[in-house]
Amino acid sequence: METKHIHSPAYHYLLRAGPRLKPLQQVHAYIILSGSGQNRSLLTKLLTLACAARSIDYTRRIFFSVSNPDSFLFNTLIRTTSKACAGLSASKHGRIVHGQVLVSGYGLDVYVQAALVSFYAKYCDLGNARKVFDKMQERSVVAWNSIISGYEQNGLAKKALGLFDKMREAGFQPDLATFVSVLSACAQVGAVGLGSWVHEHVIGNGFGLNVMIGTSLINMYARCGNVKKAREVFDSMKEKNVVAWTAMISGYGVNGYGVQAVELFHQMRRSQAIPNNVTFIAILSACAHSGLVNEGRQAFSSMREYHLVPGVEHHVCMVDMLGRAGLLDEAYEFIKETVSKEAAPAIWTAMLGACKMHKNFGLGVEVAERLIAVEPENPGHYVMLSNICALAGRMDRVEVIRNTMIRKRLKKQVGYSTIEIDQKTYLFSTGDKCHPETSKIYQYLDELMWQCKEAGYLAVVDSVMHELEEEEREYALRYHSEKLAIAFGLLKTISGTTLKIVKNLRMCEDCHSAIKSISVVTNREIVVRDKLRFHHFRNGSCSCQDYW
DNA sequence: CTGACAGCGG
Repeated sequence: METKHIHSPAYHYLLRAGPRLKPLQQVHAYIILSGSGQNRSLLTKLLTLACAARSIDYTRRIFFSVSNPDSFLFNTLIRTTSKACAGLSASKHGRIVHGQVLVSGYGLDVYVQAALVSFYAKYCDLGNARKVFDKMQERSVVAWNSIISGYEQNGLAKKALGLFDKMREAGFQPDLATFVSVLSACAQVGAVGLGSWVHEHVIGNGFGLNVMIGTSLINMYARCGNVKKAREVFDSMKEKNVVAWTAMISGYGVNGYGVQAVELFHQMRRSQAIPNNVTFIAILSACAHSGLVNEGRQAFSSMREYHLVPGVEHHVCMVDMLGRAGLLDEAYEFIKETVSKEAAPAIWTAMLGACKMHKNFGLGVEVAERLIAVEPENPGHYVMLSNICALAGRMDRVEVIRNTMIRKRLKKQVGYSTIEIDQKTYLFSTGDKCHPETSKIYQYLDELMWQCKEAGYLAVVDSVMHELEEEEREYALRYHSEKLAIAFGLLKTISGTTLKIVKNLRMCEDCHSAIKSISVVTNREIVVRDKLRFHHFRNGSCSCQDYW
């Protein structure tokens, strides 16, 4: 065939054309003219470049020009389509490619199926990913990894862990990639039991701690509230890159160990590793959560030493840090001076949080109204404004806000808490009555709250349910998801066991104060991870020192 | 340039 002598120059031209569409099309036309239009390596290269040019249409046109696509080309197509559409109507393009796969009879090709699974998973279409996965007659470890990581990356950690069990039941040996995803899922739901099992398994099977698994373990232990163990893993790592340092710093941060985070950050600066943007987010948020204002300011200004430009997230941390510390004016000045005039909503949201915390009604209302103007569909802003008004005793405005929310059909995010007992995870939502032992749990909780009251606990009814009477408000607070999870945990574990709860939202003030009291009455250590950070309750006080 | 499908940190 002629293809031999055209082969090498065509490649040369293709590379020169690069990812620009016009030249690419010209070279493609030339290739077709020379009779090499069906040469597979040229087609693969064309697809790659079309994808780099972000032209989904051209990607597909090249593809349909192939007379006999094989498994390899299908794979390239799926991969390039995935990159070229970069989220834009991805599931539509996915289905088109998928259709073509089925028509061509490659619907049962293991590699093609695995590629489809990861395509759908990457674009949050877990339903279709799962459908393809379930149809697979032969599954590879990689296919299992694709679906597990798909669930994990889309926040469906429990599903990911469920599939991990199924994978092992099916007799597959998980590999390092599996463990990375599984550890990430454990971190999400606080499943330290399973996480430690993975740790032992990895060591026992002689995989050794590479930097990736090590980092995943640090993250898992830290996000399960076990900072000591995280640090042990960190210290045992031979090779530490930026990611590992960052994971450890942020681990200290979310657990409220600001001083240790700063110390480690300085140690990092003296080491070979160079901090990046993410490292600075970790250290700044650690400072914010521990009230280390000066250290935070220093870290922020040291960013330029590394030629890093602070982004929205760094600004959010700074405003949060200043705001929490009560330096509202300075936070406001920071936004006006350091951040451009059009500060991102997230920055104002941090400012708003500070206004609520320090009960600054005037500024709070101003900021909230500004936020609502920019993001009228975000229920969080209305809830914040309503809470601020309630704290200021402006019940008339609370009522108006509530009605607006109802009119706009905006709902508060539903809160839930999980607790892991004997490697099983239990989920509770507010006022949950799904658990088979509901009545026992509620009865125990009532009893417990009675004991807490005797010990001096007072319900903090300030910022909730303003339309209710005092007594009803207290009742509404009593069955918050974290309280239910704690009651269940106390019933199910022997005395002395530390309880670990993971909550998807921030804890309310009442729960915070109730749990402090519960830790005394039951003489238990209770660890709650909320949306932002950890609270370690012991002997009536919390590691956050009421600073959150 | 006969190979592909999976994978960490705020």
